[in-house]
Amino acid sequence: MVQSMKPTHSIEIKELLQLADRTIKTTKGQYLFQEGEHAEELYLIISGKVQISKISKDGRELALRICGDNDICGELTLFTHAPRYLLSALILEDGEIAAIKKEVIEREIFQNSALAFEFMKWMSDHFRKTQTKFRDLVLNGKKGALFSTLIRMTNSYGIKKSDGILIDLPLTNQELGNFCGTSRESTNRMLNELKREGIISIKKGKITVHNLKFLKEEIGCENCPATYCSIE
Amino acid sequence: MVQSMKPTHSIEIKELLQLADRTIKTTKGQYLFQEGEHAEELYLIISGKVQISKISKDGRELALRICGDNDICGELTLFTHAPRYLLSALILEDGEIAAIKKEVIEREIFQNSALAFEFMKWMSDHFRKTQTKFRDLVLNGKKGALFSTLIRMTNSYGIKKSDGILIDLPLTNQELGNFCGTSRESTNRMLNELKREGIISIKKGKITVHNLKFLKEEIGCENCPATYCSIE
DNA sequence: GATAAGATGTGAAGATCTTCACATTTCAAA
DNA sequence: TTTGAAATGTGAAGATCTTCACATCTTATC
Repeated sequence: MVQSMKPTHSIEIKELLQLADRTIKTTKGQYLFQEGEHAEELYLIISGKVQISKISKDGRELALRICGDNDICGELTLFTHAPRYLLSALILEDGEIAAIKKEVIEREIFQNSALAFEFMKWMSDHFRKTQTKFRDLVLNGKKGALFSTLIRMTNSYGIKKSDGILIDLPLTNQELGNFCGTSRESTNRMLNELKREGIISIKKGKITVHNLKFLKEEIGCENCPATYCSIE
Repeated sequence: MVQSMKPTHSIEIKELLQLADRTIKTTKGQYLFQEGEHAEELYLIISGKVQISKISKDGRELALRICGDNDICGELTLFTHAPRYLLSALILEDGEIAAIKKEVIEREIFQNSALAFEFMKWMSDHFRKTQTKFRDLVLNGKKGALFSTLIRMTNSYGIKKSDGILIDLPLTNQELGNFCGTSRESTNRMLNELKREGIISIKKGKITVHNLKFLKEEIGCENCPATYCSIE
């Protein structure tokens, strides 16, 4: 039996879709938006995958999350008078994305209290996710960063298998390292150590976590609900 | 001339105060709430100072922000069904704090669209602050963490002087280190290096920043508005 | 299946930070 | 003014990560 562990969202997607100004066909490798650009739209992903990241001055990349179907991105530009994107959004998989004008969604939120409420709930969850993620990165060193990332990925893209949880996302060591603020080499060494200990295994670029409990214990994870512990 | 650089808030404080269930006289050293406790209230600080932090399993403390007059804390428990505090709130200075029941403020937000809008704006700003802070911590090493913290403190508690900006907050090396995820000794060494280079000076436990530009350039700060770059 | 490009694996050197240990300084209360 | 207690300052050892260099493995493509 194959079962996705991804939690469902609370925002009424169809309601948001009605506000869309246009939909965009996106192609792998394209940027949906890049940091510094003037921000006028919010995006709702209909299909495909988008990676949100911050590029540092010296060219290193800190990946923050990967958005999939029904996720929202570009949200950090709402309600602000300095409307520039702080992050970049790279298309990982071809798909279709709805664009909603900032003014339109702000006006609608103002008028529609149910939508406002749902949106606040979403922001609140999203905030918790980000905060707990960074907490792991800062408090538990690079190992903590990797373990935290793996745990989140099992929540977002994990598929239950008989011998563990398969993270159904092809990732190179470099890409995984970008999520942890870690070099490719360090990521590789840490992954190999986990392999040797039987905690994980890797086949065709996809990781299976055999001992999630170990990862959680190492970083003092409180077993929070998956809603607050994922990478999207 | 002495001028505070602290930005004003947009939420209508008086409106929130009317919702308060009770007010609490707080004493230095007390905890307003501690992580893991059942969360039923949101707090509005009338006077005094409150430090929000996360305690790691091995006893280290990661300080996230210091709230002063008119700041809100406990906000991460709204709109959630797992209502436990994720962080602890330690009273740094005696004061008075208004407590608002979670249900009351949720109901009011649902009914009052202007309040909802203001609250969303607050959440959005707050999110940006947190995200940019952590970005600095993760991307720029311990030095970046310290520089970022100092910059934020000038925005939150800075007073313009003829020779620079005085951070009007008594802080030990340990306390400052807690904001950066850094040991007391490392913090001390980095501060002394900055002193030697004339970037800062310290008198009676309070830091004056003489060369803010240097700190900003070192971490690739985009000179964002103070609203998004502060420690409260 | 040959080949080249990309990804992975790994030793060694060096940078960065922490930890431990202890000396010195500062500060508030007796 | 004395006197602890807390805070600061600093060397040295060790842990952790990065960087560089290069070998090996994998995969897509002709």
